[in-house]
Amino acid sequence: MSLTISNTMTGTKEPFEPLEPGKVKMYVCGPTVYAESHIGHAMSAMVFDIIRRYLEYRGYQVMHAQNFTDVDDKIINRANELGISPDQLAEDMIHEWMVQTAQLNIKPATIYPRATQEIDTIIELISKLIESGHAYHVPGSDVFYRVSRFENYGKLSHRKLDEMIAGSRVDVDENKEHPMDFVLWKAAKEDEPSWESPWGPGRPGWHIECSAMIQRHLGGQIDIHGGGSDLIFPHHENEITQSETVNCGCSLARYWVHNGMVELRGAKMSKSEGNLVTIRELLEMGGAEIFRFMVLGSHYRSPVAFGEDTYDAARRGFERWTGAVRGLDRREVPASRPDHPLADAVDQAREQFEQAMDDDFNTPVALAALFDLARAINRELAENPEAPEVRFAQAGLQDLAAVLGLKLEERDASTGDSAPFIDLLVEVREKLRQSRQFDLADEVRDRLSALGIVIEDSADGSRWRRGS
RNA sequence: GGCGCCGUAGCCAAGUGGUAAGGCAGGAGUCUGCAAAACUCUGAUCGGCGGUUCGAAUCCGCCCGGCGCCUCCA
Repeated sequence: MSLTISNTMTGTKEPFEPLEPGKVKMYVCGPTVYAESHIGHAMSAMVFDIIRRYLEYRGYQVMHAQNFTDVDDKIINRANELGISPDQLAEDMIHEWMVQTAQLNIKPATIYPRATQEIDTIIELISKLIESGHAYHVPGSDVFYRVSRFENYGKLSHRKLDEMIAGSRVDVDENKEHPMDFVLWKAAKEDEPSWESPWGPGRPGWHIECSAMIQRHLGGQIDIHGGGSDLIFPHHENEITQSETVNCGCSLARYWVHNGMVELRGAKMSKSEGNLVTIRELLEMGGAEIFRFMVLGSHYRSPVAFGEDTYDAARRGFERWTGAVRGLDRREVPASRPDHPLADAVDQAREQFEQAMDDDFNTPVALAALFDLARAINRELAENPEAPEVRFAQAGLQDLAAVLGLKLEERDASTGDSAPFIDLLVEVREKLRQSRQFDLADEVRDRLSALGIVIEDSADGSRWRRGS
């Protein structure tokens, strides 16, 4: 069984064969750093984190590049509003992104190229495009790509040039030869950040940076190019156009992979609609793992509905998993596979897991396999909480969850400043129960519950955990 | 107007030709002083209408509904 990936370019699922055996070059479009990121950005980063983790699990060595667009109109405008330099704003936002993605358990990319650090390569690229007649400089204005010179313009987004003009309702820049021509180099206005170039001071257009980064850092041709589905057109289309013009006809990326959008109240999460949940808000809810669980719960190409209901459902489901690793101590895990049905359940789960992930990263099916394993563990856990086979299975579940980027750990009740006091209350309550003073015992439980502390009684004493 | 995606039990969501995974919620049990947790049992013929086929949620056509892109967008 080999890995298949669905490819936006061909619209089909294809066997995955990297350019170089055992190695994967993956480039993922990151955010334009002008404002706080929302969970849509988080989803995209998470999806490719999951893909990367699975590729690594499969033994591939993954070179993962994620860019930052750190110069752009929106950054300049916002910086002006805030009264700081565009540089400073970008720097702050990048820092925030790094901190937040770490909290979301997204593995750091191998490299994080930025538009402003690729200027030389960008200028070189544009020069080549002009030389070959694929681009033109309008004196006193910008440099544009001459779209009509690219034979298969629209091949990724599956549209034709003339069909797009018909529906176009954009204010077309009069300097363009063709309405769909796009900017490669933007002439600087006063007080804007700019770099010297053969076409005067200016800055790169949006699309060219990615072409340049791939050229310089990844050798011009990559295995996987990722991003949100909203980037297919025009961004990725234009990237292809630029890169393939100078790339001697070979394709920019072998597999184009696009994730679906996060939806809030039935619509795509976006700033213009004002319907968004920021990553900061998500993290404040303590929702890093739960959000990942939600993302995993539907296929990466499909939209994810974010709402109270779906969040809550994911939280409950995930809690069943954390419950299943109760009492797990890695040091107690037997080194060899125990001869026990539970070990069979682990094997079966792993097999189903791999089969699902091999099939275009079908994470919902992978989750189902792990839910089955969690149930098998919980069954045994009730009978034999200390058994080696339980530890073995728990470790198996934890390992497979980790491949998806889920940190599966028992909620640690022993941390926090309040823990000793809660321990004390629980202990006293135990005594009340032993002397059959249930009214008082129940009151303690109810009032702790109101404070977010859940008490669970069992035959061998009471346990407590922090609820959510 | 063009291109594309989607419509599966109350909700979320797999399944792309052989009689519907999984999760959440609900119901009934087991356990418990009671709860909680866990476990067991429990629900759908797949938006509508036609067609192809021995057989379709799965292929084709039409219709209805939702969404995305065509402009900055993860």
